[in-house]
Formats: sequence, C-alpha cells, structure tokens
Amino acid sequence: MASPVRVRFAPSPTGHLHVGGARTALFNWLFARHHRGAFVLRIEDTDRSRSTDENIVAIVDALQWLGLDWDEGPPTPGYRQTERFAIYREHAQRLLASGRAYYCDCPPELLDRERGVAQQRGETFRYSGRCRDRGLGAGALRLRIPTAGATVVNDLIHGPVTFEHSQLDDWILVRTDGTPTYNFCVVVDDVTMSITHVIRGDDHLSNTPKQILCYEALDYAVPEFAHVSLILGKDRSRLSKRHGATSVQAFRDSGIPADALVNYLARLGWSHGDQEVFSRAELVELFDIKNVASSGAVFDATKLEWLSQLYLKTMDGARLAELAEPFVRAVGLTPPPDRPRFIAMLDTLRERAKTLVELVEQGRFYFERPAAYEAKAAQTLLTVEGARRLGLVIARLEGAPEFTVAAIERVFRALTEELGLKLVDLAQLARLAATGRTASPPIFDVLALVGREESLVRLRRAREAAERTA
RNA sequence: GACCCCGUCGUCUAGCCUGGCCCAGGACGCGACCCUUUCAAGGUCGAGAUCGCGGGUUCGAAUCCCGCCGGGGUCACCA
Repeated sequence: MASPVRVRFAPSPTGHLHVGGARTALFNWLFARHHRGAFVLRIEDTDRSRSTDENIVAIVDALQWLGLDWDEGPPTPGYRQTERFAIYREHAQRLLASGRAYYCDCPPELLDRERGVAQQRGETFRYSGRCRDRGLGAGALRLRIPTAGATVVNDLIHGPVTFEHSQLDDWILVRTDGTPTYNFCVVVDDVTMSITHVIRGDDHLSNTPKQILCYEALDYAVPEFAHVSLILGKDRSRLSKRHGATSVQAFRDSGIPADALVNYLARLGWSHGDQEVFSRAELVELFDIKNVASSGAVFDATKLEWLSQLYLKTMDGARLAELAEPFVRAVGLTPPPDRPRFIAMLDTLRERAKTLVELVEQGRFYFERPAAYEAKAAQTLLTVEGARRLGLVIARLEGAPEFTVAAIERVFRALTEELGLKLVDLAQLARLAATGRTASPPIFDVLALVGREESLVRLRRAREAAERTA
C-alpha cells in the first residue's frame, strides 16, 4: 500500500486570498479528500515586511468560508515559517557538512555586474561559482549543483519537463544575514511535513528543478509535482486587481454562495466530461489531477454568476434564509421573525437574482414600504383611471373572505373580466403600488406575503398618489 | 534576450495518449420563438471553431513528426 497522500497549501500572507490561490487550495483539498489523505495549511511568512497577521486571518477566513478545511495547520503552532528557523538552520548545517553547500562572499555589486553582462549577451544569469572551492567559513550559503546533466520534473499535469543543469546555477539557500530563502524553506518544509504531492501554481515550474536538486542533496525522496495553470484576465495575462474583483472576500461580499464559487473554480481548468454542476461529494469523488488542463484559463465572471444563480435557485430554503439574512441586515432592513414567511419571500426572489446582494435589492419591498414609485410607470399608471381601478381592487380585497394567493387571483381575474381589461392592466397597477416597481415576483404571491393589512395600506397610498397627480 | 509552459467556437471545455464513430460535442454568453400578470426562470430552435500557421507521415490527422508564429511564466542575498 502506498504511503498516505499528504498535500499542502502554502499561501504567503501578503494580501487577501486571490481566486487563483483559492483554486490551488481547492485542487489540493480535493486531491487530499479524494485520496483520503491529509491537507496541510502552511503560512509562508518569511517576508516579514509584507506579511501581516490581518492577512493570515483573512486567508483563514476565506478558506473556511469556502469550506476547505485543513487537517494540520494554524492555529496549531509550527505551521508558520517564522516559527521554523531552527529547522532550516539545521538542514543548512547538514548541507554544509556534507559539502553539498558552500559559503560565498561575492559582493552584491559584483553579482549585479555579472548579471548585467549576462543580460547583454542574451543569456540567463547564472552565478559563476567563484566561491565553490574557496572553503569560506561565512557568507551566503549556496547549493552546489551538478555541472553536467539535466533534471527532469515529472509533472502530473505537464508530463516530463527537462531542465539542463547548464541553465541552472548554485542558488542561495541562506542569506548572509542568516535568513533562509523561499526556495530552501519550501523544500525543508515539504520534506519535514512529509508532503507527497506538491500541487501549486505554474509560476513555480521553473523553480522546481532547483528544488529537486536540493532534495537530492539532502538525500530525501522527491515528492510528486503538479503545476496548475494560472488564471488569466480578459487580456490573457495573469489575473490581477486591474482585471476587477479577484479576492475571495470580494465574491463573498457580492453575495455569491461559496458552493457556486467552488463549483466554478473547480470547472476552471478541470473537467469531467461535459458535466458542469457538481456537489461537494461529487467533486471529491470525481476529482483526478490528470484531468486538470495544462493551459491557462480566462476568468469568466458571467459564468460564475450563472452558477451563483443556479445555486440560489436550487439550494434548501432554510439554508438560503441563513445566507440571505446578513445581506438583508447589511442594508439596514430586517427579515420577518416568522421564518417560514421569510423563506417563502426568498422563494419568490431566488430565481430572479444572480447574487444575494441582487436578491435583497430586488426584494426590499418585502421588508419596507416602497419609498417612491418608478417615475415612468407612475406617469402612465397613476392616473384618474388608475385611482378608480385601485379603488375597486381595494374594495374587493377588503371584502375577500381570505387573503391567499388563490383568493387574491380570483379577485383580480373577476374584476378584470368585469371591467373588460387584461390581467396585466390591473397587475401592473398593483405591482407598482406594492413594490414601487414594474418588475417583481408574481404580484399575487407578493400581496399574500406582504399580508392583507400592509397590502391595503400600500394600495391606498398609491391611490392617493394617483389622485394627487390627477 | 535565455530557459520553460501553453495554443479546439468570444469564454470554460470534451475529443488528442490508444489516428477514421468529429466537415468537431457540451456549457456560459448571444439571437429567435414558445410559455406568461411584469421581470425572471423554464422549454425549443439558431448563429458561432477552415481544431494558431506551414510542411510532412498516412488510404485517412484536431489527434503522430518537424519547423514557424503568437501568448504566458521564470530568470533576485523577493515570495
């Protein structure tokens, strides 16, 4: 039996969780859950100037919101690089003792000059190896890599990718000031955390051969690698803020259900035949890293919205109420204390909104009287004739034996018939009165949900408004 | 510039490994129609890809080979 799968997501807390990072996290999580392995969260905060605790909280929040739970990681200590310096130091010592690493005291100015020369000659800069055999006792610690041959990265998504050693150089493991570099930390962390599969962004593919050489120098087994393509913006360059909303936080705030975002992100680059909609369980069951596309994918907010609406439309009512409530409160309104009634209101709204923000916006009349009437509609509907019709509707509704959707509909249909009108003539009038707008959920449902008393208040107010303008 | 990755409808993709079932399928978006008390939702139909380009191999290529072009990523004592 193969050793248990262990993967990790290692964000750098220099900002909020980006959708690209979220997708990488998702693929790791799916891989771990599919293989019944462990998902580790590790914080790469060696860049102290840009890393903040607030960002760590934000990233943790975003991951939890997405439902990507980790088996190991914060708040348990030992999963932040800044807590692991002793481990890096120890590994550096080992490399030095075995002769696989050496000190270098080349001044930065010299390196810069050499870099400049290499650039002019149109070559990739490589450290000259000047200090390789000087046996220095201090300075920056460099990894001694083989001069000949090549290192092959057997990528699970890309297949074998070969890098000639002549293109690589003796890179720095530990800086002169004693701090370890990112590439070194990653190797040591992945090794000491027994990571079996490194699933990360494509932008790390070029670093991989250097890291593999470090594993080998340390005499550790090399993990499997899978480099996921980047998420692109409309112009096909790496998705960034200038392409619009990119943080998970922003999508949450705009009222997109976490399940919809997860579904969208999963489908962006990964596929299972023609299937577009997946439950969590299906995702876990069907996910296979081999079906992850190797090409970059443009982020399509419109398709995300389609999924968002689909989830709003189909999710459980109680769950929807739970998700919608904070959005109702966020605009200063209050959902009715009667939960089934609140859910019934949402049921009339859910297929009309792409996000929870939109849903609340379109349904605010359920929680407050319309403050104004749509100007154009008021002009054509709130007339003398409109006032007369509203009066008739009010009278019939007052006398109706009950105030159910069916009863209200009977009143409207009968009146329509008697007046020789079309249903739309009365419906739009009532709609404007009850909601202030010309577009809303079915008006009989709206009236029933708003209740007899409040409905009549709104109809009377509209009649008064009509009489005023007349 | 060097190295590496990528290249199927506007977008996400299936198909590519194991050539023919593909003059290329699905989804989003778009258009039309149907349904209809408005708006949505739903249903039906439709437009949309000479499979980046050019050579080869083959009876036959989106699928195999070569070259080119285009896009992206990486080249730090950043992460």
